[in-house]
Amino acid sequence: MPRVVDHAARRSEIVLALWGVIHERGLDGVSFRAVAEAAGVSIGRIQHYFASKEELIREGCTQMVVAAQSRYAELSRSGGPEHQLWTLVSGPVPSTRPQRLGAAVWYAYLAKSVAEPALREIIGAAIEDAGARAIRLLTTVRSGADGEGTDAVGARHGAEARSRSEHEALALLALGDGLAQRVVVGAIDGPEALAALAEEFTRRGLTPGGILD
Amino acid sequence: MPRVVDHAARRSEIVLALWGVIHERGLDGVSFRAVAEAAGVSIGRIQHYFASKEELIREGCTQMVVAAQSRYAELSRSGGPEHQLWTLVSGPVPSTRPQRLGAAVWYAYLAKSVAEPALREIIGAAIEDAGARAIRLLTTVRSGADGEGTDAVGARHGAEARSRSEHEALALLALGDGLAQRVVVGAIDGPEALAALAEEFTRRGLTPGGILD
DNA sequence: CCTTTCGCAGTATGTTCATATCGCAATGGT
DNA sequence: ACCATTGCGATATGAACATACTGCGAAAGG
Repeated sequence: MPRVVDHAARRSEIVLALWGVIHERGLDGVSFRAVAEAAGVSIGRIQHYFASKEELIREGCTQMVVAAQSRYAELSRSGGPEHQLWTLVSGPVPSTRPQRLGAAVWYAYLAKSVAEPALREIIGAAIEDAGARAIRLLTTVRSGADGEGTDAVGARHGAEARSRSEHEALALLALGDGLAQRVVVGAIDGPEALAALAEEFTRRGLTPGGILD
Repeated sequence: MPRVVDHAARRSEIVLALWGVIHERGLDGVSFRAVAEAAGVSIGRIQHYFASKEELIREGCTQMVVAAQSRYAELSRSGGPEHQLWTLVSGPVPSTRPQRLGAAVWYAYLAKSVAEPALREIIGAAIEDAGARAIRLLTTVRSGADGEGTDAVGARHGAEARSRSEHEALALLALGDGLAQRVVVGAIDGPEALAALAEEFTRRGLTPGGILD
């Protein structure tokens, strides 16, 4: 058998170059030529690994979701539900340069997803996943904080609490996204956004995590 | 002099068609051909009114900002600062179909602004303007609510209050943006977003406005 | 050493696009 | 009635692009 290369690694290299192109030229502005140049390889190689431009862009989107989820998994590994919630909500807020790049690329995908069902599906699933996770974490935190019983009254109370948790989770996630957006646009910087988020956590009786790099 | 037409009106017609194209095909996908088709006019006409594709897209962005600001001005005309604040913060959240279109287009511009300084300037100014307005309104509301004096202690207290108002305004605006984003992506619908926003207003001791169409 | 098979660079092809240009039509002043 | 000026449809031009295709070099087993 002939020459063996790590297929997945090569694809990741190319996707990385793709993100660079998206960041500095927008999702339009992506072409095989541009990506090949950014990656420092030939156009032929890009074509060899991705059958079409669409597939390349789609793969870039799923890898972005995967990267975000692994990052969350790693950062939230050690820590209680409160810390995990902070990690989840503050995740979108970029505080380093590569994170800013990632966030900007993410917004490009988000905007495109309106017109592109394939992207909408990927992104919609990711958002739904984060939402469900946040609700679960918040419910745990809230029920753990109260000394709630498990009798009938407590159960009714629990249903109410679940609904409140849903609203609260939505508000927290939306706040994180909104702040992230402002960082990407340059209206505020990362630390400011994280400070605002931390303040909001505190105001809700939650413990914000530290500012991670 | 020859044939007289309303220049501005023609430009607006074309920009409207541009928005339609952006909405259903993304900012890439915009071409003179596509816009001409959407507007039901010839390519030549588009060229006659816009020297380049870039200029067309840029004009589309400024008109979007102008439209949002006029809408705010009109909706907030009758009402105190609290009502104006609600109008400002809930403005980005789309609750009708044309508003959803507008919001989607706005996100396309937002994403592109990362790579396009011309757009970044327009959008940055709009965001800054909204931010300043929100801070002003919130400061007014907060100082009006307390029965604060104007002595030295009151003044120091006022500086603190200003800083708190800044943080609070940021949080409210970011929340509005984050909720709007989720509506655009389809994770929640307009009423849900407005309800979440209203709940947040209430939680902060502010009066949310009604759900406007 | 030789052959087979994959990795991938380079080039060809047809399409789409932005933009420049031409020319006709409409119009209002003279 | 005529003409200068503007609106704008239509077409030409050349660049950029996605994609298909060709072929060579490099390995890995026989």
